[in-house]
Amino acid sequence: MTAIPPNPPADEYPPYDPATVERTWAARWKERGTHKTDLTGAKDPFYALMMFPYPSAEGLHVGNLFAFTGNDIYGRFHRQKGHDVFEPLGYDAFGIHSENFALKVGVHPMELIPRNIQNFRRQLDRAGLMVDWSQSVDTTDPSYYKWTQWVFLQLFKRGLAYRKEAAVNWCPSCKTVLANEQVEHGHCERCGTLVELRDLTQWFFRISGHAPRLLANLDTLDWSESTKQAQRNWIGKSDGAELVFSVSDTQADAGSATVAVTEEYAIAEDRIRVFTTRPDTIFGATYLVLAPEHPLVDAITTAEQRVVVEAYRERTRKQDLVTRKTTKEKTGVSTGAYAVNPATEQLVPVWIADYVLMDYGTGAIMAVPGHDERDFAFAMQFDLPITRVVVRDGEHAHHPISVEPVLDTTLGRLCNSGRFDGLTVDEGKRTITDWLAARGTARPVTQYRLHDWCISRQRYWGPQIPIIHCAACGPVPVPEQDLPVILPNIPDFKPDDSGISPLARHAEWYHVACPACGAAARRETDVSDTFLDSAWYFLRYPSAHHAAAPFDPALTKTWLPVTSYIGGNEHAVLHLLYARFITMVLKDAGHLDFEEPFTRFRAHGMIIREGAKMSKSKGNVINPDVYFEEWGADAFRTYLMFLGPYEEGGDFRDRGISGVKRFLDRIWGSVHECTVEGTPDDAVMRKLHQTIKKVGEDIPALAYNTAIAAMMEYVNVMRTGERAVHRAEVEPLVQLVASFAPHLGEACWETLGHTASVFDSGWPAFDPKRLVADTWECVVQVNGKLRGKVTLAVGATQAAAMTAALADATIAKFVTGEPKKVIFVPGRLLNIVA
RNA sequence: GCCCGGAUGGCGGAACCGGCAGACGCAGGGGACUCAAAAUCCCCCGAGGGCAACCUCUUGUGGGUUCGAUUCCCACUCCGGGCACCA
Repeated sequence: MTAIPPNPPADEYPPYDPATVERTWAARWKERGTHKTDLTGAKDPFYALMMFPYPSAEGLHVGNLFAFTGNDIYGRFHRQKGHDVFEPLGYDAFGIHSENFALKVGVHPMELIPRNIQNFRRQLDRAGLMVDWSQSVDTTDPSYYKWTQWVFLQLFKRGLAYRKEAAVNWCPSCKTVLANEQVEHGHCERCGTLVELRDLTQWFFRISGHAPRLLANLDTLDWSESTKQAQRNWIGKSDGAELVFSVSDTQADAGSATVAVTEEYAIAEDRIRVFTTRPDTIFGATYLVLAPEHPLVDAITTAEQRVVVEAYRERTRKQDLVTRKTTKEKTGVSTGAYAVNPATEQLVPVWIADYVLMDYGTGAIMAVPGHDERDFAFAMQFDLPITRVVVRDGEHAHHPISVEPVLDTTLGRLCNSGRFDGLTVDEGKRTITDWLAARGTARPVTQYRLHDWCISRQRYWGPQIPIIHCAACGPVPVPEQDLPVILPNIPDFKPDDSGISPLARHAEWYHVACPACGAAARRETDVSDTFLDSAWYFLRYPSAHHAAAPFDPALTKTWLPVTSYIGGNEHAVLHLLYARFITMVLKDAGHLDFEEPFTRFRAHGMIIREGAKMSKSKGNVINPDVYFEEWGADAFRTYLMFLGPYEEGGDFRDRGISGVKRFLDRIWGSVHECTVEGTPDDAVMRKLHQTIKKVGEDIPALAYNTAIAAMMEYVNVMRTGERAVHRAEVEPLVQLVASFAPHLGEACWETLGHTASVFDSGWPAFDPKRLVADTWECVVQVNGKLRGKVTLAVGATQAAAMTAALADATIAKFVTGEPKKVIFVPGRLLNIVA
C-alpha cells in the first residue's frame, strides 16, 4: 500500500458555494447582456425554441425545467460552436386552465396571471437559462392577441374559418366546447368529466382539407419518429372507394330477409353512398347499415322504428362509451327498405345501427359479415346472410356460411365473386373499383380521420373571435385597423350552462355597429381556443416589438423556420399539428415563404419520481426552489440531465444529486489547484481528447447522460489520488461542462484568467492523433470464450498476436492442437477456433 | 385489434457497424486522514463454486444465424405511448 499524501490546504481558495457563484453570475449576465441575441446582425442564426409554459399558480414544474435545461444546453453548445443562438421564452397564459383556477380561488385572471408570471420569471431566472428576455411574448397581452385575431381573419378571408351548427363536444363541468383533440376516451382532458355532444353553432378551421399535405410533409421533417407516427395516426389516412347502392322501392323476396316493406316510405334520396377500404369484397356485401344520424334514416323508418333510432342517437350524444365498448352485442333495427348491390344486383336489406358512425366516411357502410368482425357479430345477431368472398390458397372455396369471419385475407384470393374469382385481394380492389366506376357506381376515395378544428370556446379568458354579426350582412370581420378587440375587464366571468359566453351579458360591449353597413349589430362572444395562441407564437419572438405587423419580414427571413424545437410529446397531435397548419395557411396567403415551421423537433421524456408519476395527490411533486436552495441550480440542472436519456426521461431520486454535486466540486477544486509548472500527462491528455470528442458528439444527439458520464470519467482520470492537475488538462473541461453548469463554468473560466464569457470562448478541438495510444489490449478468445488479454503494438500482425497469446499459459491450455480457424480484428480481438 | 417504443446488477442507467456485458452515478462494504465526526482520498462491490490461480452461469422467455449475439432473424410474455365499433 502506498502512502497517501496529506490533503492540500483547503483554505487557499474559496470552497464551491453555488449560492454565491450563481447570484454573482446571474447579475453579471444581466449587466453585460450576455443572453441578448443580435437579431439583425446575426451571421449564422440558430433558433433554439422550447415550448413555452402555461404559468400556473403552482409555479415552475420540474418537467418544465427538464425540458428547458435540455434546450438550454443544446443552445449554449451551438453558441460555443460559433452560431448566433436565439433562445427566447414566453408565457401561454390564456385558456380554460387559468380561468378555472381563477374561478376556484376567486381572483380575477387579469390579476392572477401577472402574479403567476412574476413567480415563474423568478424561478426561471434562478435556473440559469440563456434566455433572451428582451424578446418575450405573453399571449394575454393585447399587443400579442391583436395578431392572434389577425391570424383568425387570414383564415376567414380564405374561407378556412366557417361557422356551422354541429354536434360538438361539450364539457358540462368546464361549460365549454372542446376540440376532438381535447377529448380523451370520451372524457374532458382537463377535468375528466364525461363529455356530451351538443348541437351548437361553432367556429371551425378547415384543417381537414390540409390533411394530405400535413401527412405528406411529415416524411420531409427531421422529427422524433414517435411524434411523426402519432400525427400519422391522428390524420388517419385510408385508401378505398365510395360505392353507390340505389335504394329499391320494390318488395324484396330475398331469401333470409323476412322483414316486410311497409307502405310508409317517402324516400327523399334514392342512393346510399358507402365508403369501404375493401371494394374487392363487394360480392359479399349482404346488407347495408346506416348510422342513426344518417340523413336518409327518417325517410325510410316507421314512427315505431324512429323511437328506437332516437334512443341510439341519445346514447351517442351522451357518449355512452361504457355501453358501446364493453358490450360486444350489436344493437340495430331493420328498416324494411332494400338497396341494390351494384355488383351482384341483388337486393340487400338496409339496417340502422349505432356501430356505424356518422362522422366518418359517409355515415353508411356495406356490411361484409364474411370478412369483418363487427359485421359478422351483427349478422349472427340478426340472422343475416353471410357470404365468403375471399379464400386462402388451398382452402375450400364454397362454404355456404362460415362459422367465423375470415379476417386475415391479405394472402387470399377472391371467390364467389363471379368473373373476379381467383384475383388476389389487391388486384380485386383495383379491378372491381374500375369495373364499378365504368358503370357509374364507384369512385376511388381517400378518407381521413382528421376532423375540422373547432376553435370556439364559450368562455371569457381568451382572445375574442374578431367577428361582428349583422342581420343584413351576416358575419363581418372586424376591420384590421380596429384590432385588437380588447377583452373587457368584467367581474362576472363565470360561464353558465347556456353555451353563451359571459361577455354576452355586457350590452355596452356586445352591441356594436356593423363595419359594413353601419346597422346595429352584435359582437361574436366566443373566444378562440388556446391552441390558436400557441399555433404562431414562434413567429412572434424575433418580432416581439414589431408594431406594424405580426412578424417583421426581414427578421422572419433571418430566423425562421425554427432551427431546433424541443418539447413534450403530449403535444404531438395538438399544438404541433395546429402550428403546422397555421404556418401552411400563412404561407399560402403569402405572409411566409416556408410551410413547415419546425425543421427539427425532438420530444423529450418524462420525469417520474421514485418509480411513480408525480402528482399532487401522491405528494411527490418536486418544488424546484427547494433544490435550487439546497444544491444550486447547476447541480440540479446537471442531475436532471444525468438521470436518464433525455428523450426517454427518468427516475428522480433525491440522493442521486450528491454524485453530480461531488463532480462539480472536483472540477472547482481542480481549477483552483491547477498548476502551469511541468507538462501535462500524456495519458490524461489522451483521455481529454477522447472526452472532447465524445461530449461534442453526445450533445447534438441529446445524449446528455452519457456526455456527463464521459466528463466524470475524465475527472476520475485527471484527478486521481492527489496528483497535481496541469492547467492544460482542466481548462478545456470547463468549456465542456459550461453548458450543463453555466454559472460554475463562467466562474471557473474567470478563475483561469479569462475576462470574456466562456460561452464566447468557442468549443475545444480534439486532435485525432492524440486519441489512441501506441499499444492496445487485445482480447483473446478461444472458441468464442474470453480466455485472456495480451498487450500488442498498434499495427501488430495476426502472427504476432498468436505468438503473444500462446505465450500466455492460461490461454494456451485451452488451445489443443492446430487451430481450425483464427479471427483477428486489429484493435479488438483475437479468436482462436479449435 | 392496429401502429410506435421498451425489458440489462440492490437502484438509475452504459455498451460504435455483431467483438471484454454492467461505463458513469446512487446505495452498500472495507481502509487512510482525524481526539472524534463531517468532508476528502484509496480499494471492493451481478450470481454460484474454489484456499488460490481460476472455473461455471448471467442482458424478459423459447428457438435460429454466426468463430462470436444485449446487438441480427423467427415465435412468445410483460410494460409504456398513440389510434380505435374509423368500415
